[in-house]
Amino acid sequence: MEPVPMLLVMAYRAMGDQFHDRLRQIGLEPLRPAHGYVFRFLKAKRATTVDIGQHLGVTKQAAAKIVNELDEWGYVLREPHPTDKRAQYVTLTTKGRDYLKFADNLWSDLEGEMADAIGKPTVDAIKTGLTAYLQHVHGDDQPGIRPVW
Amino acid sequence: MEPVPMLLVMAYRAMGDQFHDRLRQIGLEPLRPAHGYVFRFLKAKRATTVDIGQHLGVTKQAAAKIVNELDEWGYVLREPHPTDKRAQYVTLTTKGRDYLKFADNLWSDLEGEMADAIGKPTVDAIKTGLTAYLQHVHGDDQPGIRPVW
DNA sequence: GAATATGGTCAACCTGGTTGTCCAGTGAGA
DNA sequence: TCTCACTGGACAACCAGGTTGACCATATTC
Repeated sequence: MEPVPMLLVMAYRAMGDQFHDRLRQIGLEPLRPAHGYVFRFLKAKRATTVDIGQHLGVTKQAAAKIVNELDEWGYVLREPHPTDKRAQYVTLTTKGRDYLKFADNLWSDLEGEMADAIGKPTVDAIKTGLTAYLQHVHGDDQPGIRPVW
Repeated sequence: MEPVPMLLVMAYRAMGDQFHDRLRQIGLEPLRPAHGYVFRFLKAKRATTVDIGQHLGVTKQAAAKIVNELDEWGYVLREPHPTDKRAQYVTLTTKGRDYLKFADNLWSDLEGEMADAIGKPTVDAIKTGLTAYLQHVHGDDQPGIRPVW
């Protein structure tokens, strides 16, 4: 049998491909995983571009490019920081929140199909198992989310 | 809880980071995951650069660059194809096979540590579950191994 | 034997990141 | 309160790992 990380990345890729295919069918901008992670992050907390870069595991300059794209496409906007005149909060627009809602539904559909294929208990075991492993390795600080190739 | 693909990619990254750290400690060339996949592929079957590109999910030109690196570093060599004068088989050198052996040991160490952390039955469930899922999605043709970001 | 397809290579280019630099604003300590 | 180290954001140059396109020599198909 394949080594574990190989299985992980192949399954990630398989799910991601299906997700992307269905997104494309409804004709959205060419959003990449990184964009999705930004949405998810912004929903959870107020954040600046620097925060986003840290979360994605890239430099603030790279994060700025991504934020610019999302801005052009109307998914986020920047508003002044209430106390720090240098900083700007990046916030989701309605379009951004709608996307996120749609994506969440899609993910849970795909997870449902996975459960149909291999059984819900197995899916649950995978989720709790990997969560526990990440907790074991990273403790409470955030694990890397950017795959390396 | 995080969506499944997020867990998959975080766990992939976590294991990969540990693998890479330990590799670096013993001072090997900057081998990336793609190189490892090539070794694994070459062990399984005789292959040309074109075959490798197909396996990795990249163009033959990109595959050629990778093969060139591995050649310079002494992990592979090219030998003439017995019947097709255009083609060359890429084959592992002793150094390549040694690396692969070392890497396999390291992976199984890491998998053992994972089992210590979350229990061997859980690890087994993850492996068989993901394998079954991939079988479900891809049937018998090879799933993509290159993560998208 | 001619037309088409394929392995390998060279070259130009694209994209998503990096490093380096700078400025304006922040905030802690003397 | 002044000074000085630090930080958010932007601009520019560069890099790495891919892509597309073209080409040649050999294979294959008819």
